[in-house]
Amino acid sequence: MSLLDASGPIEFAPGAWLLPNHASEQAADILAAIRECVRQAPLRHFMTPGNKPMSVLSSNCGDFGWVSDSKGYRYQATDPKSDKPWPDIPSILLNDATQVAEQAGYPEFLPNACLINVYKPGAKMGLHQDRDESDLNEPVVSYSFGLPARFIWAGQTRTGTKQRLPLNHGDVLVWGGPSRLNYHGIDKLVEGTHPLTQQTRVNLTLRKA
DNA sequence: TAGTTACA
DNA sequence: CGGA
Repeated sequence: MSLLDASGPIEFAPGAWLLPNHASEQAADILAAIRECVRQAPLRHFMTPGNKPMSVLSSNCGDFGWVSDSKGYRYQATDPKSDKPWPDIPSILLNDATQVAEQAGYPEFLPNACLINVYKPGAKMGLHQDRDESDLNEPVVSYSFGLPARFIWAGQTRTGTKQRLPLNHGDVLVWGGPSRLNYHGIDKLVEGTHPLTQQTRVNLTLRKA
């Protein structure tokens, strides 16, 4: 982190933290490792249970991957496209996520699932809960790389007051505890170009499945 | 409802 | 809301 990016962690809701620019130094290495994951398990548009395509492109690494199709949301150990195991979570990412979780008050976080979501301009993510994990005491750690986005943070229902947080390259979010089931999403991605990712936002979300 | 659209 |  350079002296110009000195803002520290921000607790924007109970147990929910934004770590601005936390991962910018490791970004190139993490993205290189994720590029290799995506070579082995290609990006695809998941279908929602209502059989509508998501606008983001997705893949996974880890012992389990989050998938969605007409049968619903779930974690599974193999890529439905290939029936092969997902690639390993890159160790640089796994180690950092554990450290980040500890900083936010969630010690001994050992994620076994990393969802890779790639946003092109126009892609978005509607308000949803992360609730397909078996142990909701474990937090969610989410990395943003490349193009900026606006994160929408709601309460335990979709309605009501929402916060909007800017997410820039290298920012990391952690939420758990009382905030673990809060609805959240991403506004439609605005056009732009980033030196490391071109016209792309890369989001990596680590969880214990 | 991790989806889209209509309309005030 | 409504298609699957």
